[in-house]
Amino acid sequence: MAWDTARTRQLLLDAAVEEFAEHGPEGARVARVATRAGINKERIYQYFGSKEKLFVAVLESELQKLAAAVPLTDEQAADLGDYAGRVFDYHHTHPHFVRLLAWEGLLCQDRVAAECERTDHYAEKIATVTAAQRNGTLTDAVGAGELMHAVIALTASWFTLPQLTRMLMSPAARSGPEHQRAALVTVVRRLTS
Amino acid sequence: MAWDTARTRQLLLDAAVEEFAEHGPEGARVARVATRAGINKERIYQYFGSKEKLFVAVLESELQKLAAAVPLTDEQAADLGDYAGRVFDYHHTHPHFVRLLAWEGLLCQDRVAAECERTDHYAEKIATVTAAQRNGTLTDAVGAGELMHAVIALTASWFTLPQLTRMLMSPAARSGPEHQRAALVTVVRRLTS
DNA sequence: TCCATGTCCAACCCATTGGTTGGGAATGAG
DNA sequence: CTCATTCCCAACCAATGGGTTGGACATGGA
Repeated sequence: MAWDTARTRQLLLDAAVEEFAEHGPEGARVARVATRAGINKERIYQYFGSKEKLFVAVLESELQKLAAAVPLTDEQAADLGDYAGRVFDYHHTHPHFVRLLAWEGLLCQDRVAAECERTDHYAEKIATVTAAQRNGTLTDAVGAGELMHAVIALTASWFTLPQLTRMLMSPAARSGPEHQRAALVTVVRRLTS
Repeated sequence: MAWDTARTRQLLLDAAVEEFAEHGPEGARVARVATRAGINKERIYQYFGSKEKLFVAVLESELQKLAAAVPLTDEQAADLGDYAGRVFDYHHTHPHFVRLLAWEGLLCQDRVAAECERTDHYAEKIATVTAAQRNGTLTDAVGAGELMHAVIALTASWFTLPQLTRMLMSPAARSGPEHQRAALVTVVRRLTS
């Protein structure tokens, strides 16, 4: 077998994504990452340097994935409800990112990884939304930033606050993901109509 | 000085609230709780048994505080925007609870502390909202549970995802708490009108 | 063939941390 | 005064976990 350092690195990164998403930066165990990846622990330090740097790498990797997977075109900006639904679907099939984001929010009070790029990324989304607002296809009763914030908050909370969902929704036993998605889309559409 | 065991217990609990809110259940250090409280570490084990049990005590304590501090009367249910604003104010002056809630959501996937009481508590709120909906003073376009979920999610995210706020809102530099509160109230009113 | 590099393994180092223990001092009820 | 209780202090224990090291084998290019 040829040495495939890129593959080794990727295996470690994938395992780290799962580990960090599951247990958070504090609870994550370096040894467990290595075991998950089927790679020796020391490799982590060679490729990433430290647990913290590994976390940063994990976060950046997941950020790219999400940005690539759920775009927001000018036309789509007219229906943010649909956009929220697609973000929901992404989180549902890739439950790692949103948890990483939540942990980052709780732990990193000052600066976060790739803050500049991410700010730019969000600025693009906001520009798209603003354009739709000027365009008249989207309400301008609420600022574009506030709108995006609301969409992200509403979408993420289904995954980051599952205990709330359980305690709020259980009475009617209708808390399947389809229902959650529908509720999200409805709420966002109502917010933007 | 008389022995005041209730005070000692309370000092420990208060210190634990801060420690757990700041660092989370994993990052919290028992020794630091003791130091914060100015009480010896061993007392914690006498009064609470273990770190985990201390966390449960902390959570229950904060739950009671919030429930007592921000009620929702039948009349107030007509304006959920105002209610959201008051919850925001509570979180702003008592930033512990919402962080504890977020950590709980990430760590405790199955059961959480005092789940029954909390479910009941939320059921009351939902009943109030439902009454307002039947009453006609509140839209019934969205279910009561979904509405409460949205309100909580929108309110909490300002505190649990500060990095988002920074990256989304910074362009206009208008991200003071007053603005956040106003945006929240607007959004919720728009959602419920 | 030689050799730099990737990898595994296993042990190791050391700081941290949850939790315990024993001794002794303060307190206040009886 | 006596004594059970509360408390502090300091040391201690066992386990965990981040990070390192050294030795050995595989690989493939020069």
